[in-house]
Amino acid sequence: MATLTRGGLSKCTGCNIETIRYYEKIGLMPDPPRSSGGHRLYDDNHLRRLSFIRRARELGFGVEDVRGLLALVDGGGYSCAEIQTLTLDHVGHIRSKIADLRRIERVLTGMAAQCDQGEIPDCPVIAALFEPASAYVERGRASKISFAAGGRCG
Amino acid sequence: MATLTRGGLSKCTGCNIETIRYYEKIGLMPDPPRSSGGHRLYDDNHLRRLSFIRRARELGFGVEDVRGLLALVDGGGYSCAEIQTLTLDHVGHIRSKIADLRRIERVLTGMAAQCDQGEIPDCPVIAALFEPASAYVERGRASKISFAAGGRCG
DNA sequence: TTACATCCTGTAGGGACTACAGGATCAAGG
DNA sequence: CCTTGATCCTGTAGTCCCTACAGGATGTAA
Repeated sequence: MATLTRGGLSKCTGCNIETIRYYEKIGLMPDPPRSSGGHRLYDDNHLRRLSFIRRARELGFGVEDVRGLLALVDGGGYSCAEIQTLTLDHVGHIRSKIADLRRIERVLTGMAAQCDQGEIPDCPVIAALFEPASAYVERGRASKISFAAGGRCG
Repeated sequence: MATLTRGGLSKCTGCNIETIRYYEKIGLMPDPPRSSGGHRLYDDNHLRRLSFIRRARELGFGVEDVRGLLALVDGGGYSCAEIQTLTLDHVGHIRSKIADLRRIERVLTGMAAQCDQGEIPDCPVIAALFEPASAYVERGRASKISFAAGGRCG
């Protein structure tokens, strides 16, 4: 039942001290009791809750996702299946983000491989950046990294 | 030498129409000539430049990176080696982002795998979110997804 | 009591856009 | 020439998730 100041809670969780106030403002953390002088006083429950929030955020859940998870936890009436669904949903998002980044990585390494490291200002990377994306992105998979039309317009 | 309105340029490049104005404001795009009534008139050079910007952004270069690339292109005095370095630097950032996401993916799928899909409100995912990160992240590799202290504090 | 650290509040900034309000201009049709 | 509807203009505010600051009030140890 140790009480913590905001700074103490910050040190315990690794959460930036200002961020704690922010979480309070947006309703992820409750208004804690105060000292006679108005300083916030946190206990173990606050500590656990903030740790939960940080951990979820670190795992890439958005603030609204976290709010949803907390509501389930607070309500107590969640089912395991429900949470598994949310989790796997989130994994799906992460996987597609990874796929995007790998595509980008391939394109960039492909570009860089064509460099001759010379002093001439005729750089294949720059040339490629002026080209429409379709030349570098595999066909059939229009993703975020391709242009809308792919060339002609007007 | 076709002239384009802002909307036309937007359609050509797939760039949001408001974003064009934003790029002008932050100096990535030049102030174009105007019609007698004040409407922006773009030509092929603007089109190429905006395509360059979009392509670089889609490949994950930040706005300031793009500004740097454009400065090199505008100056004309860039060397291929210089640009290759920037590119490979950027690839490095992307690779570490991918590594982070894969770590997160592993943690989440590990969590979800322990679900029994039951109706009981005793969910291993929730339990794991209350735990310190160290239990789920491989040892020795303190990354962004581990807590500062890892437990004890105060 | 006097430092000094920590805390309080409100507000502004950042990155990279996106969206809106309220009005002006443009091109086509009648 | 006039109207209609699409597009354009400007400035400003909102998004997401914090982070940082100013100016002042508490808390605590010596």
